[in-house]
Amino acid sequence: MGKGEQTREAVLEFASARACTVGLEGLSIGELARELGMSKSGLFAHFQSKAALQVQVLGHASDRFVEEVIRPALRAPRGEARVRALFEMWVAWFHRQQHGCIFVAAITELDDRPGEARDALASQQRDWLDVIETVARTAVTSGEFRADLDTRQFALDMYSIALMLHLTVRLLALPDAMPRANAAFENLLKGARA
Amino acid sequence: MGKGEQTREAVLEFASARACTVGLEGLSIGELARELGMSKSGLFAHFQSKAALQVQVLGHASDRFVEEVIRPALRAPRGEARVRALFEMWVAWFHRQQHGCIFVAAITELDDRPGEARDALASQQRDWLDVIETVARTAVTSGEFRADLDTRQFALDMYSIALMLHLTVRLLALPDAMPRANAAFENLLKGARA
DNA sequence: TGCGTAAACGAACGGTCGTGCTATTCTTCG
DNA sequence: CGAAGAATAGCACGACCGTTCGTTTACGCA
Repeated sequence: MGKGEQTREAVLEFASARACTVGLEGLSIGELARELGMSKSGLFAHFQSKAALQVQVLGHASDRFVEEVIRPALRAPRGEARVRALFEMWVAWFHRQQHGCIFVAAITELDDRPGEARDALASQQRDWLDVIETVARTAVTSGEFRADLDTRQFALDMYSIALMLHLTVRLLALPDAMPRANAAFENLLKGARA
Repeated sequence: MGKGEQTREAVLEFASARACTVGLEGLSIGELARELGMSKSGLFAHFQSKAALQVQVLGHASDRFVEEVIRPALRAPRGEARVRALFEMWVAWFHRQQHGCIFVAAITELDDRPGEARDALASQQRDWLDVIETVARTAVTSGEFRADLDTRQFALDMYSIALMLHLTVRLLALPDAMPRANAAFENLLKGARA
């Protein structure tokens, strides 16, 4: 990895963390440069526009997400165990983020702003729902989940829990946020079992 | 209502709609003034800072929400009917908003930005959850819901459905978003019944 | 070691931002 | 109708925005 690629990665790493707080639109090239100890123009040269930076931030975060959530979860045995791993890996990822999940933050920021960034996010979110659904299906074929389970609905329900966890932990700071999320998840599993 | 109060209301009305797209931070006094056909300083004089404007936008939206969602729902008969009315009124409110629900949008924007706006939002969200919980309790005392129902969990689960609806409709534009939300809600009710 | 290129820099651009002032216009009420 | 006061306009400010340009530094390879 050349020098350029290296700093580009560092910028994306920092920017994706920063975006959790200030949003993708709230990212400022000048501030990023200041925080990273480089010049505005030097940083800007790696991307050709702020819009491109935003798209690449989402792409970078997406790669991370696959690496840290999806891939580890897929190593769990097929069936309910893998569904559970997916949920737990997401929760672990969520708690590892100092300032919340960038995707959850971006959902409401971009849902009304057409553009490449929005398209990238929507695609990522569709993929995520597909992964949940596919993993749920392994539990159906393994016989642990009902044969007539609506796996699409299951994926949406499971993701709902993650969204609620985000709200209860980050904005409301409810002390029982995590137990509540776990209870909802266990209830979801109960309803899905054969 | 004097002239001042009148234009202040008009500004808040427009700004709260605009905030759904660009966020509370994305609101610009200059742009608001331009769109409303008045001068920047004239508009600014009604609020004494942008932060105050943001807080008042949330307050304005909060009043609207009480008027258009909570109050009508409370007119439904106690019990499951009222729970259902609450959900339906929220869905109707959501669909009436051209650019999404400002509260859902603000959740992820403000959850990492301490300040009066964040406090106001958190308070509004706590109230909303309390309303759901209280209404669910009327269904418990009426005997329609299980006596041992965890109404707090019910409130969180019900709100989760709203959050998911926001995602599926606004970002993903899933054609079956509404049926999915309804299915989740009916399932929630089924699990709550005596 | 030296050369070619990639990477970072510094300065500047036109704009827009939020926020003060002061002056002017409009409302309201005696 | 006319005066007091509220509401709005006009203008200026310093700061920061994304972006461009020409220059300088640093790296990678012959």
